[in-house]
Amino acid sequence: MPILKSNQAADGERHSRKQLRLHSSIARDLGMRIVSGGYRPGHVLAGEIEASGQLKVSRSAYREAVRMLAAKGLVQSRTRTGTRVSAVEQWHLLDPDVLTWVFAGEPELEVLQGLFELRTIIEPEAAALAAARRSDKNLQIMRGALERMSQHTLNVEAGRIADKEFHSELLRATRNPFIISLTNGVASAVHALTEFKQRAQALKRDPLPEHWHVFEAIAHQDAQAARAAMAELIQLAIHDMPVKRWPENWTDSRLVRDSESI
Amino acid sequence: MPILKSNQAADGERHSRKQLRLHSSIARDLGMRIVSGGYRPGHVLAGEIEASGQLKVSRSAYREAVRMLAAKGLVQSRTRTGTRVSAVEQWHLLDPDVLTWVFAGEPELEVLQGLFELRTIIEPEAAALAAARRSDKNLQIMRGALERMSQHTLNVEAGRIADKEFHSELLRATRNPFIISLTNGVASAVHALTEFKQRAQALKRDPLPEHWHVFEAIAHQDAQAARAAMAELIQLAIHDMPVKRWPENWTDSRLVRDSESI
DNA sequence: GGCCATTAATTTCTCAGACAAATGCTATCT
DNA sequence: AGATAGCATTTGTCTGAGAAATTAATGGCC
Repeated sequence: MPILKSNQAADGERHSRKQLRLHSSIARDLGMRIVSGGYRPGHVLAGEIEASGQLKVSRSAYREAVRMLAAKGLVQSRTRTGTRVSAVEQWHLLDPDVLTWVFAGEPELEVLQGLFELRTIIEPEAAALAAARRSDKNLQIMRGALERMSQHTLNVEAGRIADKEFHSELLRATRNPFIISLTNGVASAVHALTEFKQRAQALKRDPLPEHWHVFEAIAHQDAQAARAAMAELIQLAIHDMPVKRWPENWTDSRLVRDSESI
Repeated sequence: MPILKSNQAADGERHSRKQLRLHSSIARDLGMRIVSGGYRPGHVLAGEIEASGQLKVSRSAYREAVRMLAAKGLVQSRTRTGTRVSAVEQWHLLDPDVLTWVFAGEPELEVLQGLFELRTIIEPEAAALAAARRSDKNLQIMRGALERMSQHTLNVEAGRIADKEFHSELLRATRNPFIISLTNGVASAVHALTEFKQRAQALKRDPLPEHWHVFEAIAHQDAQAARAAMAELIQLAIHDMPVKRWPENWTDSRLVRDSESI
């Protein structure tokens, strides 16, 4: 039996798009399997020997993958017990990779709602902070992103990247490290989401005017206007999602927000 | 020369409190060194051979530690270039471990401000959502936590844990997976912070009344009252921090919030 | 002299196999 | 029946050797 290690030929489907390292691609595969419900919380993964054997990789590569997933709160390893999938509450859902994996497939309605709810809470306030603290450089980058966005439109990858850049730079302008840290994660999610939206149906409406409203308010350092414009932008994004009916308690949360402008 | 691997005796200070695995304690040490500014962004770590040699651990243990840090966005590894500390914007600051490491030392004023700003944005809205969606079980757990909190007070570890449980259960009651995911991280940070506060000076004031106000509002499903009570609670927490002077733009952010109640 | 291809060197990456440590389980003894 | 000691299983750690990737250097060619 020859010891030929024809990795390239043997695995048919691994690391589909980017040239990830072996451990990263294993982590990605396992991670997606977990967040998509393939491996439920509480499920015990196959032992290191068996699992690495099935994947035809070394134990070390597999172990490094598991260690990455553990660092993201998806699994937990113990001697003798094995490696088991953690409860959902333990998952680091705001981790950029996890978020990407969650929105790589068809995201569930509840999850979709949860993300928009978070954005509804954070991004208007972030826009207000950005209006108060933005530098001219922030403004310049945001303008450039919007201009490229209007050139390409959201139907093209380049346009979606420009959209992502706009939101990233906006959050960066808040000068709050924690809010900035949300950037990467939420940005990837929104990016994947826009792709999903586009996949389901061509965009109904051009979201550019609202983006410019936000930009103008931040340019004029008008915090209140920036908050209102961003809230409007997100509401429209929610409305444009190809979703038939939002859950019943969704309207509650909007009611909650509306009541604050009394 | 005997090959005795007297790990226990050799390393004087590693895994100080909990019995972490070797790779986890290495990750913790390196991670704390990074977030505390010992290794600046852009700094290239020593090669695997040298680094593992200095720490007197195997390459695999060291590699697994680095892989964990990479999963948290703190470092990035490339062949030939080596492993280098990522830019701060890449750090997953909301990762529970990272947050713990950040607040393990004396946190910088800006970071402190950033965390409170995030809490000011999220937790009042979370309280409002919790008021709308809480179950009786949520309520029961929160009441229990508050009762234990009043028994022990925040000067004792048990009291701080109860405080953490209260906030965790509150966020859990929002039924929003992403907000819940923030729980673990922010909770650890607040926990470490309360310790820090307590270390610097005995608590000025008993924060229990505000906690009960929040609880009552949520119990009565009064979203608006819950939001207001939680905002008040956080403002008082900020005020009780042993900080001489908050940065100049901090008042701006409060001004921003005040303007919304017009 | 400048540009391009080729080679070399360095660092992480992957593999293999062995032993150590931790811990749940079981059988045995009281 | 309960405690205790041994056993088995799983992850954890160590060692050493190549493989792959990527930057730097080198030399040939125009």
